Amino acid sequence: MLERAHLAIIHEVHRLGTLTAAARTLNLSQSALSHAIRRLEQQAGTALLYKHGRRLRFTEAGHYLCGVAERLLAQFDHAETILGAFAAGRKGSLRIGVECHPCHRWLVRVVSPFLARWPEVDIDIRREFQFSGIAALTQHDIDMLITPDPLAAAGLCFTPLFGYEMVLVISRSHPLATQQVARPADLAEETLLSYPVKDERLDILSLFFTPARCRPRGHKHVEDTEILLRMVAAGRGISAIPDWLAAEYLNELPLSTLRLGEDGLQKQLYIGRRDKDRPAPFIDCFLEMAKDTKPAPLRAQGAGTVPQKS
Amino acid sequence: MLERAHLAIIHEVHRLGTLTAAARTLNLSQSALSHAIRRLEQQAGTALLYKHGRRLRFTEAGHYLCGVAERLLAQFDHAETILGAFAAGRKGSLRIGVECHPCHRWLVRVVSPFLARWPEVDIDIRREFQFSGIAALTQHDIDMLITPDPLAAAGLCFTPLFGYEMVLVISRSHPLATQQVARPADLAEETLLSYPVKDERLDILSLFFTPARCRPRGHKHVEDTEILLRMVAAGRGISAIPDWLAAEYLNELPLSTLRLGEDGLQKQLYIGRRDKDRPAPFIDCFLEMAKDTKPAPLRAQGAGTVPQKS
DNA sequence: ATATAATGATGAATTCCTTTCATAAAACCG
DNA sequence: CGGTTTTATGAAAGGAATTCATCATTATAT
Repeated sequence: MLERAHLAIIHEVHRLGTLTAAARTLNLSQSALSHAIRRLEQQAGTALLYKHGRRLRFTEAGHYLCGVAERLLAQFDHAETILGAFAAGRKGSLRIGVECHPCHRWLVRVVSPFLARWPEVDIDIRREFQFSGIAALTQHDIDMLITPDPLAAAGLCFTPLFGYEMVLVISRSHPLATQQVARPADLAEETLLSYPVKDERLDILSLFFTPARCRPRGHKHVEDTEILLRMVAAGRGISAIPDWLAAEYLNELPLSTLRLGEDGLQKQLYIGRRDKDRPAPFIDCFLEMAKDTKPAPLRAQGAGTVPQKS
Repeated sequence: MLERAHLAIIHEVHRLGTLTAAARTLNLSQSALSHAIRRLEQQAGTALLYKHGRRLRFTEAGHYLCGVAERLLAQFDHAETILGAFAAGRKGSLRIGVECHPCHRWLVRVVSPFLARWPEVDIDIRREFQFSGIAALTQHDIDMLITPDPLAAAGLCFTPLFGYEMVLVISRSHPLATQQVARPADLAEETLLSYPVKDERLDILSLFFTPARCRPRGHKHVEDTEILLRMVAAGRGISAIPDWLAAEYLNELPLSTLRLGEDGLQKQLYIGRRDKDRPAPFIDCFLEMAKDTKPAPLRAQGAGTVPQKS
């Protein structure tokens, strides 16, 4: 029987390279590991490690098991953490995945009151996913996913949070700043500044430029919203952000916003979760609080403001 | 430490409802389960089950662990299945190095049926090597090497696949097209088109031109066989390719083939592997299938065809 | 080359954890 | 209220994992 202890051994040997080192970190003797691996190999009927010089190398089966170990050990660790939280009287933990870079400011407005309301619930926010946010959700790596792209998947359900519009932000001194609407051809010579995500996940590319069969001349990635918008204000490029996020900066920075195409680039933010999850009250509560927390409304800005949606 | 055994117990108790029943399916005594759960609860610091009447019910933490168990046990089972496939030799990966550019068409004829026969074996074909194919093989970067130059090396063994002849291909309108045999001096003014490999690995240079102390006037590299032969057909140069490869194109393109020297440039293709490799059945099978897959035979072409070997 | 250090493998002995056994306690059912 | 079913528990037994001591191999330094 493959046991957690086996996985731990395999994992440490892989990480440290030698039995001896792995034995140290596991508080076991080198001999114990050697015997344990030998036993496991006999049970599995296949070699996992073989000597190469005086070190060990993994066979294919060993490498496979190594991958298994990495995944399963993480899940064991997490399970023990949660169990510890139960023991400490906390109700649990909520791991929230966010697939929407600029949502951070909105999210903190939900999280703060939630933490006050549920002092015994821990919150962890994750932005990076091995594969995708949806996969992370189905695999129990996260408990909730906030995303504008609610890909239907078995066992998941998505609840709409609020609609918003992606708007173009340009420097107020940009020639286009007097216009209300931007068209792809107008921007062919511009440099696009975006968050560092794959092109296909950038709505301004997939829904605005690509259908018009053109692209901006340049494309640079910027991690931080504040810096991104300062670069836009300085005329170093253009960007597309949610209207409510633009609204927060229109007073501070010399920016203008334009609609993307006649109808604007309308989006909707969703929150997804596994539908057969044990109904933890704080999860429902978080959902309610999220639904009730609309982003800061747009304020009228005079010329160059975001066209209000109905 | 939360172990797989704990998860199995939790899972069975949840499934069957009673300790006694779970103990039966797990081939343990009821007492063992009771003790095990007690220990786990002590370590976790929280109750997992509580008595309700004379049955057991799960606490919140217990329910959580139940979910964990369901997911992790499935993953353990799957891992053991895969490990079993490794043990039975059904599962693995075969990294094949190819040191023979035009072999690609032949190789796909071997690989396709192999993949059908061994659905759990992954195949990777590599053409570029840091140092050499032989080195890649000894260093475990690849598992098999297909090469016309079986350099003897410790720990490697080579099996002959099939013999072939390197023939000169020229445009059918070339002055030499009426001849049967080409000599180095005849080609001194030509431009040689070859795959982009080092000169010393080009047989037409090392075995045909160099011994005669002459060289073609020009030498250009072309990656793709089809393009290379179209350039030859257009009179842009000459090239040397295996007879069986030439045969495939003689109908399509206005090409003629000539023997390289009186005896022709005879070659042999080999497949090499590490001789002390753990004997995976699919490796032997690949070898057999490779041996049984001869290249497409030459068809008679009238004047200008390849001289048939005995 | 030779010595030395580092590393893994192995068999026997031991330790520690798990399991069983025997029994008690509690709960349901007629 | 017995009879039955189920879990809990302490002590004893059993067995699997660990250690110890040692050897074999390989890399590194002298």
